[in-house]
Amino acid sequence: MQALWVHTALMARIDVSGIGGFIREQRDQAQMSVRQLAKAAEVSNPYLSQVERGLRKPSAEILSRIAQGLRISAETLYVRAGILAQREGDEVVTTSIASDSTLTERQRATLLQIYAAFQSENQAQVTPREDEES
Amino acid sequence: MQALWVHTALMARIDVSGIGGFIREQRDQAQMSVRQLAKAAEVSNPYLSQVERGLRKPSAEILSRIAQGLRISAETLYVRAGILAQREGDEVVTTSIASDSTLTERQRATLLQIYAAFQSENQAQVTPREDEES
DNA sequence: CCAAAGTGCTTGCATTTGCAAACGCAGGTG
DNA sequence: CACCTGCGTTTGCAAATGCAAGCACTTTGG
Repeated sequence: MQALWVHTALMARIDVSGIGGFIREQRDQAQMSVRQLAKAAEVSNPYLSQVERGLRKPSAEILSRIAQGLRISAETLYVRAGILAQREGDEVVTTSIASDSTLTERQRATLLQIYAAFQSENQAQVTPREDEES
Repeated sequence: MQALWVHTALMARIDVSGIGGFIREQRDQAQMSVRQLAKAAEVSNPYLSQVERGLRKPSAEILSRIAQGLRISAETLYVRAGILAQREGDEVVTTSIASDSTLTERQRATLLQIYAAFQSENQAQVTPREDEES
């Protein structure tokens, strides 16, 4: 059985097996053993093993530790776990700019304006693919 | 029992009482009772009460449900909980721009350039206005 | 040939989460 | 007065997290 979404009235449910597979994937890719990652993440190796196979539903703290051990952002892992919603790319940019306290109000507005301009500019072209033009 | 911030070699530790106070703050501001928020978040009201007073350390799932009930972003709550590291404002902006696939390479560079210009512009004036609740 | 060290996994167990069922207290309403 | 409805909280208790200890297997190598 695959990554089952329990899907009650609520939409925030942790995708247990999905996150496990993703972690194992990342660990394999990094050529680490279970024990190695466990040590780096400061989690016990049996527990990490169980998490990877979807037998356990790790807490937020454990998840962030594993993320650190894997050197990936906790947000990435949380999105995979279904804990954080996957935000659209533009949403990330606009909210991050909007909440950047190091900018003045004018600067924020300017940046957002430019960004919006770029967005609509690209909207005009059909954008058949997200190709990397040189 | 207090707001202990364990701070081992790892930096990711959950600030129990801090998150509780923040939740209660948000709930009061929204003029909701414990039971109302509990129902909206699909969490039991006694448990929510305990979380707010820092007696319990809610899991990631519960936290995201509460965030939904409060209509605030889960990320905000997670940052408050110390689960997600508070990224520096500029870091968020630059990385989000850099990874925005809806932009062309030129547009990305332009935005980052403008942003950097703003940053150094503000660097001149000293403004360490870091207001924390005191 | 068999110790030593590596891999991942299973098994018990202390600790914790999270909830249902209460409790004590206010404020209306009949 | 009793009766209800809502508030936040306390109290057990089932269920889950997360770990230490140990298992079975493979590889190294003296």
